[in-house]
Amino acid sequence: MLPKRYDHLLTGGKYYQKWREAGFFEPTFDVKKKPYSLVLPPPNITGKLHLGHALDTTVQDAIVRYKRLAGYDVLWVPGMDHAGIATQAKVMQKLKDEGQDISKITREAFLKAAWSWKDVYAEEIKKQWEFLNASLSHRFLRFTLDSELNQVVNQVFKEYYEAGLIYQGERIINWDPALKTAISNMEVIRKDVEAKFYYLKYYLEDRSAFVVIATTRPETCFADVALVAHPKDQRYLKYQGKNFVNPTNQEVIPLIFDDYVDPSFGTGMMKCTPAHDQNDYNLGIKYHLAMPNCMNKDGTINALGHKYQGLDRFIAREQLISDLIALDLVVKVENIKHNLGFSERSGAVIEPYLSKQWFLKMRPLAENAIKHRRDLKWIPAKYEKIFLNWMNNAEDWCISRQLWWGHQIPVYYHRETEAVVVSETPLDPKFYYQDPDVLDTWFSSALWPFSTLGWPKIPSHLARYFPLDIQVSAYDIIFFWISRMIFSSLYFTKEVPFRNVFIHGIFRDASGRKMNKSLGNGIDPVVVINTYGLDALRLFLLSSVSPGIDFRYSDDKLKEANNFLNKFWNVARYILDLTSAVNLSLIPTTFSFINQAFLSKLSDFEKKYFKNFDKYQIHLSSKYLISFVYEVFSSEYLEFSKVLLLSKDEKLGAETKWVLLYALKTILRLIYPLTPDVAETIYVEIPGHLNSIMEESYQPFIALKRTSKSIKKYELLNHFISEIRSFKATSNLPPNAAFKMRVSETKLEPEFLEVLKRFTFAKEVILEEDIKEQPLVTFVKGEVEISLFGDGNFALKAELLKQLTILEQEIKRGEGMLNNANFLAKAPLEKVNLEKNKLIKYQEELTKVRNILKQFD
RNA sequence: GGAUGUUUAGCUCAGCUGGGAGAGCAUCGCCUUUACACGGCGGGGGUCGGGAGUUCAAACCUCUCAACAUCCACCA
Repeated sequence: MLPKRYDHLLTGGKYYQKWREAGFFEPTFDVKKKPYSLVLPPPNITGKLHLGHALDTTVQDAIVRYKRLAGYDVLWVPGMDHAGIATQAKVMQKLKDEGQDISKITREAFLKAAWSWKDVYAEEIKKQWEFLNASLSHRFLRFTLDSELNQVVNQVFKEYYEAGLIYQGERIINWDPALKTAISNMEVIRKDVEAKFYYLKYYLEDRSAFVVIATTRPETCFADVALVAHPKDQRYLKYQGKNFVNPTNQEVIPLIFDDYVDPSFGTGMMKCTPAHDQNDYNLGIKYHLAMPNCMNKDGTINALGHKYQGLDRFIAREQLISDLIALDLVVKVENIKHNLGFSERSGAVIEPYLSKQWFLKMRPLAENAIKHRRDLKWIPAKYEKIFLNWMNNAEDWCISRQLWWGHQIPVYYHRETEAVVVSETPLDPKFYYQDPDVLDTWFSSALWPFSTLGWPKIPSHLARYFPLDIQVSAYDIIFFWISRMIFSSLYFTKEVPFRNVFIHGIFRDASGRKMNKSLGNGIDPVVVINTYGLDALRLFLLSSVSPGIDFRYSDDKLKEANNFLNKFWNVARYILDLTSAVNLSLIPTTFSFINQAFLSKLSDFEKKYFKNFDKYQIHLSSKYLISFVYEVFSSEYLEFSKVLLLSKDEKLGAETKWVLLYALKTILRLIYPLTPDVAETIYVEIPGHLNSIMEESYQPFIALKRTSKSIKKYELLNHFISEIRSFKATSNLPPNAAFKMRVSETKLEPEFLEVLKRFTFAKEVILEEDIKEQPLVTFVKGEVEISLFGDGNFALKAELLKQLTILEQEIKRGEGMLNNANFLAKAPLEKVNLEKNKLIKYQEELTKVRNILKQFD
């Protein structure tokens, strides 16, 4: 017996362990079933649960729950990501907080601390999955640093290397001086900031004249190797062949000409510092310039800076400038808005920095991915264009990181010869030492779909579950992750990693701003779930998850979801009270037109729900379900059924109870992927239920014949009810105002008249007979006319004129279409006939209304 | 600079293959009808951003203008 009010505390979180222990979450390997597989985007072991996780996880959970009931053997691989930089920073902070001297810590000691951090957070994440009711296949749990996955990473590295796709090189990379590691350009956040533009004097060697160079980073001047001007710039051509003196270190540098320089920007002349700027580096390569580096890895100035050595880059900048001002070498200092890169992780200003790193060559991999673009479907389709655009422009990926936490690069150097050997297994440390760097976190994530399925050692798992059926993700990691999985998988398995990519938006706050830490506008899902319940949150998420569109948090919508669940709860409670004795397997042989029509509507809705779910239009399926329950199930049918149950016809009563229970069970199965806890709680109250709703399936229970005749009559009944209700409301009558009613059609079923009577509060219903008195109002629909009689002075004529106007408008519209020769000639016959039939019907109704109106003349 | 979107009721947003403009909230009116007041019934409210085109037919396809948003690449 269910309590009167839905309360999420009654349902939330009650079944997870039970379901899990019963093995419902694990794949069955049942060859009679079609496999269906996906991987959870592995959360970082740094992390706190946020609404984005709730969304992403819920979408996947709804899909897998749906697919299981639809008869698939489902594998949903859970996992966690070591999240190199992020975790290392947090573990270091923790050690620091514990009073340890970070500068003295050894790699081994650090890794020990990091692994115990991982153990703690792994448990935390598992709790979060339970909290979100994520029906993951726990037996497949993986961690990106597992030794099996490390083997895969080493193998992949070696194969790439041997194919010439991984190479080592001195390049300008994005250097994070706080974390002392290279990062990829995607991990650089660009922001416009206030900066200063310093105009410095570079004198000719003979000090007869000077040119002015503007720079935002004067501290890099210690590494200047040339000045550059545009080859057609008349201002500077006269200095061709001359040398200039670097004001910061008095070194003599040449002037060169290259059309890279924009004469209209700044002073039209720039300094070339190849080790500290990408474009300068390009020039350095082109003109074979030296590439001195004036900065240490922690962002302090090195020996090239002479007296500034050891100072932080920003302090050195200030001191240098004040010294140069004292020497009259600064023309002016200008305030400008400048676009600067910051590290996504540490927030430090990124230093473009010449450094030896490992790179993955993107061109061939990208082209391969572009070639196979038809093998996977993006939902929504626009992301395919975005993906292709990125692939077309992808630059080589810097994959090495100067960190400890991650997959150490499987490259060994000979201690004497420095010969480079790539090896999947460690080499004898007597002769070799391993590259100390680790790989970018995303390098191992890129292999996730096939590495977690046992590639290359468990071909049976791969054969059955790979490629995955779907990958669900927010759009913000398309380039970090989705793209990289695609090209990695195509290279190593010759297949796309997944057939479908479902891209959803990100969460915004109620006023549309992105949620982030510094704004403090984040919303804690734990609070939301404790307030409204997980199932209300899920229903809100799933009915709003329009592919690719951002979410706006809304308390109103959560309340709405909660109200819906209360509604459904009460529908269920009412039906369960009535139907404890019903045996669903005893199917009635015939049905009243109301039951018949309702069953048809139910089946139409079910088809629509499946069709949209199969296309991953989950929000449409959810919305259809909500409106079916509100409008058709509870508002119409449930109310009609009350009349049927009052009938003295026992068969009709029994049949109606059967339909009520059948409908409840059908809807429970459909709502289950959306709100599993509520569904299970109600399900186990159903007579003849199985152990769990998870043992149910979407196999059709009965074969229904669609009867358009029943549906028409049902709609006719509905039409009159709402016409009469509307008449009362607009005539300022209370809804329960009672009238005598005349119905012109004598062949209507008794239940038609009973329902009509109850819902219009008619005192009595008279069939056909002449009634001398003038009706208050008459309604016409198809063959049937209904008139109300009683006291009062209501504007029948006005009511009829209103109907007349509507009919005339409809007829005008129909005639307009049908008098159009082009429409008749070119529109499909089906559409033309439809319009013809409607026109005839409206014309008949018009005649009737006109006849009634004649009585007033 | 390159790319991709968005613009529909007061607000937040649906709208599938081109075939009579929808929901929730808000608003107004009525109703304690025994599943539910976290409820029921009824109403008002829209030039589908502007313009042009294709089509028998356009919120939907094409072009164009405008505003807004996101991503990528960015000048010393």
